[in-house]
Amino acid sequence: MGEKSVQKKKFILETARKVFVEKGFKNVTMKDIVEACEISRGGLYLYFDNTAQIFLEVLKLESEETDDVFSDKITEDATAADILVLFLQEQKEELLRRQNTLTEAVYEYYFENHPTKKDNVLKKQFDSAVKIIEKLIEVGVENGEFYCDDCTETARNIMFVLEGLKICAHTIGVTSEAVDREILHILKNLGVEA
Amino acid sequence: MGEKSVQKKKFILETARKVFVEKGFKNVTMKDIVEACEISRGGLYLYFDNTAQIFLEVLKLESEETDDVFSDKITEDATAADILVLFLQEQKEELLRRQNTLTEAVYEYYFENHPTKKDNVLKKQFDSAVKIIEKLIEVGVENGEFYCDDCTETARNIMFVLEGLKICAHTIGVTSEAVDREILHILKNLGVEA
Amino acid sequence: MGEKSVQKKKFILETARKVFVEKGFKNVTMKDIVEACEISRGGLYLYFDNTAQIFLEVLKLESEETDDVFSDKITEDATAADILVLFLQEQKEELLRRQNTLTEAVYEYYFENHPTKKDNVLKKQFDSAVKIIEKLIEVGVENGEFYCDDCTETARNIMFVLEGLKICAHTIGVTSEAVDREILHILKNLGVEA
Amino acid sequence: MGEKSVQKKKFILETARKVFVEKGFKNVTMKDIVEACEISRGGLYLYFDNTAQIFLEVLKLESEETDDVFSDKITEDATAADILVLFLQEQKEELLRRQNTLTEAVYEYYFENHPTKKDNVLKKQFDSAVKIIEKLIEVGVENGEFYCDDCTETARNIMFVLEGLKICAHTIGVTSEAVDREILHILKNLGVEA
DNA sequence: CATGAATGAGAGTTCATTCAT
DNA sequence: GATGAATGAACTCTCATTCAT
Repeated sequence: MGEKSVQKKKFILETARKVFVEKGFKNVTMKDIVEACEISRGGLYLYFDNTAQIFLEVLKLESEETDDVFSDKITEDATAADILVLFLQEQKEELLRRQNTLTEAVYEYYFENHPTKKDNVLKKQFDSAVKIIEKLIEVGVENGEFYCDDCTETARNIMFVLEGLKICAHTIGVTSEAVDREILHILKNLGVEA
Repeated sequence: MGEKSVQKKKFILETARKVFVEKGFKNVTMKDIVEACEISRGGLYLYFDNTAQIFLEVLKLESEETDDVFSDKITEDATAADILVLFLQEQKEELLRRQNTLTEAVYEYYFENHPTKKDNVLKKQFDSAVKIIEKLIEVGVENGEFYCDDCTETARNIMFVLEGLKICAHTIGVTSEAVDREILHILKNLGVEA
Repeated sequence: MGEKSVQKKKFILETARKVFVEKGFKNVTMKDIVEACEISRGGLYLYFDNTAQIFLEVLKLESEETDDVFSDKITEDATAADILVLFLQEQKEELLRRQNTLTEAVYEYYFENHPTKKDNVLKKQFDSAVKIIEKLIEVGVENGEFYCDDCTETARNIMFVLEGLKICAHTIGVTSEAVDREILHILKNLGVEA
Repeated sequence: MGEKSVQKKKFILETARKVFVEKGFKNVTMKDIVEACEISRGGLYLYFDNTAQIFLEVLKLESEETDDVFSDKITEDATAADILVLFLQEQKEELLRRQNTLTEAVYEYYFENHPTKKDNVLKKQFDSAVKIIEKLIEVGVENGEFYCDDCTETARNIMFVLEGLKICAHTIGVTSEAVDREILHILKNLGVEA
């Protein structure tokens, strides 16, 4: 595949991303993507066979790009508590945003294409987030910022809370205050005074 | 609508439930339900206009029936901790079951039919679950079984963890051990020794 | 068929008339009539087999009742010109009314169920109208009110003009003034000063 | 849309025309046209959205083509009376033809899609026909061929008679002699000896 | 590579008509 | 007679997918 094709493929993925953000996964048809990209019907099939394939590649692109964002923050000079708060604030923003998010599409996709599979991007993201939080807590404990019995379990628990908030944000609705309360709860359990 | 029609309507809802369990919400067509019920194409339209309507009625039936299950347990003679553990075990079973569950369909439905609306059944269930847990914790604190600063917040936090576990069970997968760890974490935070 | 059945049949026809007035002929379904009559689906079939049959009976009822109206006017004491003008005014009103008229339904019906047939109610009405106008003109000529070479032909011509106005009223639209002009034209040709 | 598409669109319109001629407007389904054209179900939707759209385009094509026929005749060298007679004969032929005519479909269409609207093709045709006849009469009067008080009104009256004959031809039936009688009547009123 | 016309399967929906009660 | 549930045919419309150019 030539350079030009690579460009086009990327263009399709970026455009398709917007479509998935807007309509979720199951509601998106090949036609939707064709129209959003303003390419020919047959043209799309030169690059992708179906929406699932496109979606997976969108996710891959997504994770490649967002990994960078994470590391940006972590290399900054700050206490563990600062970074954790920063991280939680970021999560809050994302889950309250609701628009411009692939969340619903991701869930829909993984409902249909059940786990166990090796290439479960979502699982990797979850696990690596747990790792990061865990590390952060460990550092915090060492610095005397946090109090924590079992850093791994606490990190995992935080992630489940965040996941719970996220799914609720997309189904029953979640207020900004509700998220704040959970963040405070998390910090309190780590022995941080508000 | 006569007695017979009521029976048939219920039969359709029960059959449709199975279809939703199996295929989620968005993937289910009127035709799927027609075929599952082994009725005629036009016959279904005598009772329902579209899958969303059917789904909502399935949910209503569901919640009517599950309400009973809850109260059964609570009227038993047991300590607060016992009941809480029972509740959490039940949740565990349900979220590990993954089959025979409307969870995915419910999520899909509420992705498309966003919150804010008054008739958000899911929200009602969430809120009432929070209430129940809160009450339980309060009783437990009075009995000296639990230690807890803010019962309401803790109850809410528990529900978010459970929601997090549930969505993860349906996307990235969750092991029985992982659920147990979270249950233990919850109990530990309430000051209960394992 | 008992007295009760006769009543019901008449009720159905009167109700169906309203439906045909509102929706024309081809757009009316058995279901429409069932719903308008608020009777059972099967019930309608006890009396009629299809919409065409109902429509024909509606027309028959119609013509029986309107015959009376005609004779009412004619028995009044008035000059031929007076009666003719009266007749033309009546026609004007009807064709401008456009609502509450079976006209479109009638046309639609006869498009589908082409002429030649003996029971062409429309033809009978046309012919009898020609007869009446002819008679009127003859009387008028005898009285010296009208001048006319060929009464039969003139009567026919008047009817064609009226038919032309009617169909135009239902397709391209016709103003009150346009109708007046035609009426004046007719009268002028009969030698009547405006 | 390429040249080929233009050809196909025209082919569809020509084929659809036959269907409308045969079945009127309301009775024609997209399926009918699909089958007549021997194209695929979806194929038709590439070009048209519904039967009303197709019908309007059929009418447009029709009027474009028939305009030419008119002018052909008028450019010939002949007296006004000759041309008028020619015109009336043409009308006679058309209205007696009954087959191969869009008349019924046109009426049905305009029953449903009532006037007032600017794009009422039928009205344009009517008005332009009135203009032509009017002009013809004026010329005839100047030449001493015709006698006429009010050319505009007479032209309009002629058109209403023709419309009346046309609708009668499609409902109660009209004989060739009947049409001849009306033509003679028209000419006589213009002072032309048969 | 790219296009977009074409196909045909399949979902939604509406009704005429029947029939057990 | 009367009801209305049930059936199945018929239509509309949308897309995934192919293929000649």
